Amino acid sequence: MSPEGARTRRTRSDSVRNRSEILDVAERHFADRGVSASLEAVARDAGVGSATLYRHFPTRDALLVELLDRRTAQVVSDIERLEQMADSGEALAGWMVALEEFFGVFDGLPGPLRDAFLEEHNPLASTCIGFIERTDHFLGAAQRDGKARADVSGRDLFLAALALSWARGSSLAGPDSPARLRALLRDGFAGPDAG
Amino acid sequence: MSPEGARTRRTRSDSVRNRSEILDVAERHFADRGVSASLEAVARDAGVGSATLYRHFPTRDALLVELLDRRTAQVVSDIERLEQMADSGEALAGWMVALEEFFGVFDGLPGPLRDAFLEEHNPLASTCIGFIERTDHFLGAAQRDGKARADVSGRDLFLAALALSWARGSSLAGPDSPARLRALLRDGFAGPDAG
DNA sequence: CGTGAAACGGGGTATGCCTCCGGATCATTA
DNA sequence: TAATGATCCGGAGGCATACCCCGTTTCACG
Repeated sequence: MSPEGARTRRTRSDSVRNRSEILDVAERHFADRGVSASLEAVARDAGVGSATLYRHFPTRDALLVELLDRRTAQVVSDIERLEQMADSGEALAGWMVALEEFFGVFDGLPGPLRDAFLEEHNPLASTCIGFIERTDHFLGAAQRDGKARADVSGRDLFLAALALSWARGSSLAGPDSPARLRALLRDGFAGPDAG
Repeated sequence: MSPEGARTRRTRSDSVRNRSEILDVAERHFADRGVSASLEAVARDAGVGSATLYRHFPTRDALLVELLDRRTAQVVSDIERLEQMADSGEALAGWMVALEEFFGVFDGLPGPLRDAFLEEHNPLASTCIGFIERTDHFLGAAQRDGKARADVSGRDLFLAALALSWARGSSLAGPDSPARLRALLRDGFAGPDAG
C-alpha cells in the first residue's frame, strides 16, 4: 500500500520515533491509571507536544486500537492451545476466560469496547469484530457437538464476556465472585437447548 | 435526630427551596444526558450558584442517592406484586428484571453503583445493600423451593443484574440481545445445582 | 425590628481536551 | 555536502468542567 503509483517520500525519522515513544508511554499510563488516563500527561512524559500526540492518534480510541493490536499477538498463543483441545465445550469455556482476561489489561477497557460495538465508525469496531469471529468459531464447534445451546450468537457471548470483565471492576471485588459469575454464565451457555 | 438536646434552629426556607429545586433539575439532566451530566449546568438551571449545589450535595453520588431513593418507592409496588406470586422461581426472575430496569433510569448508572459496591465510604453503598437484601430475600425463597442453585448469593445476582444493565448500554444495542443475555443468566441461576 | 447565625453566589484555581500556526527538522536531489 | 521544500513539531490558547474561598445577603428568632 505504501509504494503506490507515484513515488512516496519516506516517513520522517522523528515522526516514527515520536509515535513509538507515545505508544510506550500510553501503555504504561493506561496500565497504571486506566483507559481514562490524561493524554496531556502521556504527551508530556513522551517528551512531545500535545498536538503531536493528536496528530498521530486523533482520538483516545485510535491509541487503544494500536495498543490492543500489540497485545493480540499474545492472545493468539492461547487460541492455538485451545484449538487443540478435544472437548469443544471446554475450548469455548477457555476462550471465554481468555477474552475476559484480555479485557482486563486496562482498567475501564470494557467501556470503549462496548461503545465501539454500538457506534459505526469507531476504530475499535474492527478489533471487536475480530474477537466476535473468533468467538463464533469456538461457539460453532461447541454447538455442533451439542455442548452449547443453539440460540446464542458469538455477539452475545462477546458482550457477556465484556460485561463479566466490567463487573470484575477496577478495584478488587470479592475475590471469588468473578469465578461464580463465570460459572453462572457457563451453566447458561453450556446447558440444554431449553428456551 | 433533629430535635437534639440543645435547641435547634429551623432550616432556612431558601435552603429547602434550593435543595428541592436542585433535585428536580438534576433528575431532568441525569435522565437526559446520563449520570455524567454537568453539575454546573444543573446549578445554572436551578438558578443557584455552584457553591450552593456542592454545599447541599458534596459529591455527584450524594445527589444520586437522593434521586434513587425517590424512585425506590416506585419499585416497592413491583416488589409487592412479585411477593404474591406462587412460583418463587418466577418471582426471582421478575425481581431480576425489575432490578435491571431500575438501573436503566439514568444512562451510566451501573458504573457508580458498581464502584460504591467496592468502595467503603460511598453514600451509594447503602442503596446497594438495600437492593442486595431484597435480592437475597427472593433468592432464598427460590433456593428453598429448589428453583435456584444453592451456590450463588444475592451479591452475585445483584452484580449480574448490574452487568446486564451495563451491557444494554447507553445507546440502542441489538434489540433482542438484552433478552438473550437475560435468558443466559436465568438458565444459569435457575438450573441444577451442578458446579 | 434588630441581630447574628446560616446560607448564598460569583469569581478563582486547576485540569483536561483539542486546535492553530509560526517555526524547526528531515529526506531528497544535485 | 549544501540547498530546498515537504513534513512534522510544539506551545499557546480557547473551551468546558470540577471544586473552593470569602465577602455579602437573607432569614429565623426574640
